[in-house]
Amino acid sequence: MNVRSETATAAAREDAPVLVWFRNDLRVGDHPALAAALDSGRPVLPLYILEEQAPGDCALGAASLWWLHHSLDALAGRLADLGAPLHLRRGRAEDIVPDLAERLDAAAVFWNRRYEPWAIATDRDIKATLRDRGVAAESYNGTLLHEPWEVKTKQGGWYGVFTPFWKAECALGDPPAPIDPPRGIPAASIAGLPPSDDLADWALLPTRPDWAGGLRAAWTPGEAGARDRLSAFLEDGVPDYPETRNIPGIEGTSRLSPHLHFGELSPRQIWHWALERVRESGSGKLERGVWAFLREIGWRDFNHNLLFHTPEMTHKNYQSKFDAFPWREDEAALRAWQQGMTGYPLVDAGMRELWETGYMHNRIRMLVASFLVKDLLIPWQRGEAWFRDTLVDADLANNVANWQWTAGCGADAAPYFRIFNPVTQGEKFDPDGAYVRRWVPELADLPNKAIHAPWTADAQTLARAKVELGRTYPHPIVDHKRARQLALDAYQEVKGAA
DNA sequence: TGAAATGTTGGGGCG
DNA sequence: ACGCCCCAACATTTC
Repeated sequence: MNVRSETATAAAREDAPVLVWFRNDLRVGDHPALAAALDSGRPVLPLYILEEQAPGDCALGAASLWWLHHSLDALAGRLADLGAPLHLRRGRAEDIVPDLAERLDAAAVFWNRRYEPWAIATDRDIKATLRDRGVAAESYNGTLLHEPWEVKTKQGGWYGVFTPFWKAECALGDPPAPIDPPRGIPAASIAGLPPSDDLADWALLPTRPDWAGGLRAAWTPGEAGARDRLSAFLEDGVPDYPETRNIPGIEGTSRLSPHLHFGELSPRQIWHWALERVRESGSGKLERGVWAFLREIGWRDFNHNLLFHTPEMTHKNYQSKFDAFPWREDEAALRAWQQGMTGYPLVDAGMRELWETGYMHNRIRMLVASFLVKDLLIPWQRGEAWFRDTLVDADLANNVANWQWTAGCGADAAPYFRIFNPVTQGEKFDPDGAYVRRWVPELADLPNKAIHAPWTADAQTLARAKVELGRTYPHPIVDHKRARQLALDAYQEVKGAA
């Protein structure tokens, strides 16, 4: 942690500053890079770079940009209160970070690690450049419970199956306790720097039209909003989580995913605060809920572990036998899926929730993914790209791993023949149709019996609910029973392949 | 963290 | 009383 003892070449000046480069860790609590900078006793310049990436490099979607704006706004306010305003720059990090370090005559640059393949390459280059120039460069774990290289098999390899991964990760013991937020940050002088960008000039928010109303209603980006959400969930949601997490019509999940993606909250904070809650309550039911929840945080680590060890899985099937699968190109069907106009109410409800709020309930994510890949036979990459563009919690590792999981081609994946039935899922998990009625209002007056399969209702029932199939709501774009059989037939073509 | 097809069991109606 | 059939309910297998 002590810069001067670690780096003989660090700037001689006692007051040479440390640059803390914020990325997907937009918080001040439990921020190892910031804490290390404070430990050095040097002044600090907090930096965020809106990075320009090469085409195809997984650019942020519009919903994520909306979130980023508000999260940066919140972080900037917090840092200003602590005494060290956030410096904003736009461009190539490979240029900006070494340039700023030089202009500041910085002793060091600290950051928390990220795991997207392009980001690992960028960070490695920057670290090498800085060290060549005699500037200390250190990276920390602010994003995962444990690093992908820390959870190893007995043979020293890495896990491709979740359950042994999770057992091994738990056997490592508690991750380090979260670091308290600082009480103040000594600011570096920015006399020699070009001025910080103005967040508003980045134009991350939608204007004509302003489609973000649903997002504003659903979310409070930023560290404070994240903590409130976690507190509320640990207080009220967690005991019933194992049951209610499956019911999309009620708020049974934590809804922490976007906060976690942007690092407004660390998984280590979640781990320790959740277990603290277990200890103070002494309730076995609550403990059961907490572990069901922490297991999901474990899936997040597992997905990052997979991506770290197989970076090509962002675009290629993890199981290469699926390379021979006879996918279809069907732009009309893809569009119907994206717009929530497939004629299957539960699928359409999910796609419309996504479009309006930048979020979708997890069970419905599995359903709509199964529908795209298996009922429509459209490649999972098309669905992954849509989710990445529309989700506020879009996270490369989780998105890619979960799409491959559903498609059956992933690591420890659902078997391909596990095909969700949109009607049965509705009857099981949305029995009163609350979720469908909320997001597909044109079906709201249908009775429960018909809400998940309007095409089975008689003419009188449809008329009374003011539903006219093909006009107010589409006919199903495929017949599920037939589509299921076609998917199973297609699967036979790759089943035996190595 | 599936669904459908197929198999098994047991109660009740009935001759 | 008995055997037979039907079928719902549940279990197992298959995709």
